[in-house]
Amino acid sequence: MERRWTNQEIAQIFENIADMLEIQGEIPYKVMAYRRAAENIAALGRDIYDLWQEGALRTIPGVGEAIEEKIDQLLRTGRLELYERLKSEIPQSLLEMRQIPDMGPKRIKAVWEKLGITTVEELEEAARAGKLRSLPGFGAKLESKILAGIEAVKRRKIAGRVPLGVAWPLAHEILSALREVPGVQQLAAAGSFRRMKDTIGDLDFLVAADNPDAVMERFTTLPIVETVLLKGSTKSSVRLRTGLQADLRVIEAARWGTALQYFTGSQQHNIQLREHALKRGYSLSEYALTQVETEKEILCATEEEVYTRLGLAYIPPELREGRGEIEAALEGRLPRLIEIHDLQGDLQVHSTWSDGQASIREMARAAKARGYRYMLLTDHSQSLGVAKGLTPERLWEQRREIEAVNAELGDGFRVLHGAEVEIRADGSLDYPDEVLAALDLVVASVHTGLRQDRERVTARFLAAIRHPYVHIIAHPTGRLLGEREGADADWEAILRAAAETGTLLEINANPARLDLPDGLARRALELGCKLVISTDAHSPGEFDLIHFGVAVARRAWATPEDIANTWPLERLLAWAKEKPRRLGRA
DNA sequence: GCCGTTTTCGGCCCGACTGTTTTCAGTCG
Repeated sequence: MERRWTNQEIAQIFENIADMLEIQGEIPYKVMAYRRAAENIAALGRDIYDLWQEGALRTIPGVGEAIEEKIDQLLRTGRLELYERLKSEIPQSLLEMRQIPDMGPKRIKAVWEKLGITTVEELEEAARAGKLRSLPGFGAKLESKILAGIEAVKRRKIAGRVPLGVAWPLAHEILSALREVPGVQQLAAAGSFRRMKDTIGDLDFLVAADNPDAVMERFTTLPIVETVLLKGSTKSSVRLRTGLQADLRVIEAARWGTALQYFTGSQQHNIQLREHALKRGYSLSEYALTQVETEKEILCATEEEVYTRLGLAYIPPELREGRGEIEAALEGRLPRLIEIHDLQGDLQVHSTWSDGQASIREMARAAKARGYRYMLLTDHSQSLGVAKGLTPERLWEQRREIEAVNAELGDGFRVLHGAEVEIRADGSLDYPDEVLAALDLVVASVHTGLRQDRERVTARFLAAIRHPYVHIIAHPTGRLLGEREGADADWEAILRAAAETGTLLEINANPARLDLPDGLARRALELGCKLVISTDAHSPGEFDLIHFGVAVARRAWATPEDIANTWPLERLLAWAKEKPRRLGRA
């Protein structure tokens, strides 16, 4: 084996192959096939090497005989002939042009073949010199749009995907502004935002109104809008000052259901749903369900009606990723997804004893006010100096304060004494066993050395998981969205060990983390793991972040039973006490 | 290139907007 590829790298290779085939004018369906395979490999909850060794590559949707052979070749030899050939035929600098709005494969091919342009710089030069307009289909207006697009890319005014937590306040600002427009009947943010994907490519808004023009006018003149990309009577697009693109569609209220369904996506889900509709004799668009034979339109005012008419159970937005949800809805085996009110407590909470901003009392009152029955206090252990980690002596002092707060808050709510304990570089823990044994629940996490090699990182996690007094592994991959990749580790082995030992894996709800990622969380559930959803709150306001974590769990198809902090306190503590015995068996 | 309660071959979701065009191609989602 030449080297080890990540799923992301392999997905990128197939994405590049799709781009290059497209520039060569290959048939769109073949290009689409490579894109679909790339997308599914990127979203896979499993290491592609494991599937390869099991001979199970074909279980990835969109991977058939030909693409399986190519993955095999790449993993076996470290090279892919098709990829090497395409790279020798097509200048790689052409692929960078895809970032420029309005520059698709046909236009890239045209400037390359007819003008010999291979780089963005040459394209800019030609546009300035007015040479592009000589090409068929190009004109002066397009030329200046391309120039503006190059400028925007250069000044990094075009954002890539942004974390959900960054998109959140922007979306709500726009929703509030549109809500004020007279005549607006219904209003929603759709797209990947509504599906609560961890990162958002653009914002999609849908409005039902009788006066589209007034809505469009308001949308395109919002103060946070930088450029109006297009403006029509039913559809407008703008680029926000942050670089994020936002689209708005206006429709009549009677068609709200089909429209909201369509604009929520995902594209894969929509394609599959439309194929399913055709099998049942309907053509589905954002405007209506149309009976193919009679061409009779059936308007759906709600999404529920769309799914019902197609013989399906209602599919919640978080599941609409084209990953088996339509079959499950057809067979009536969609999970009863966890909801925020199922939760009985928060299992990672900090106070001023370490790096939190509020006292134990303030945090506990806020947790109780939310309707929780318990809260696990998890200040940092001693070695995490930057976070004022506690020595065992300080930990025992802290216990007295916890007891006082518990006495004060009375029955029906309990602060549990825990800690967020460092998993050190050698896999050992930052408190001796007798300290850990005296805590109600122990949360363990890695904050340093995430870049260690795969074997060492994996061994650290396995050591913590097999420790008799570790109950929860916090923010397992350590990723920070848009800033830092998660640790490279053998997740399949880690998830299996967690399942065997009953060690709970955290979904950290902080929108900068969302860790476990949804793909890994879903795999964890398939392997029989139990999870928890925690905010990692450092102030009372941060308890509100819990809904982001619930969304990740829903995207992982989690039911309340799968999430240990929906359980009554007695059951949770009993589960933890069982661990040494489970280790004996494992 | 993928895929199968009409198929192992012949299909493959559906539409808006713009610019360059006199009916449509390209891009985007």
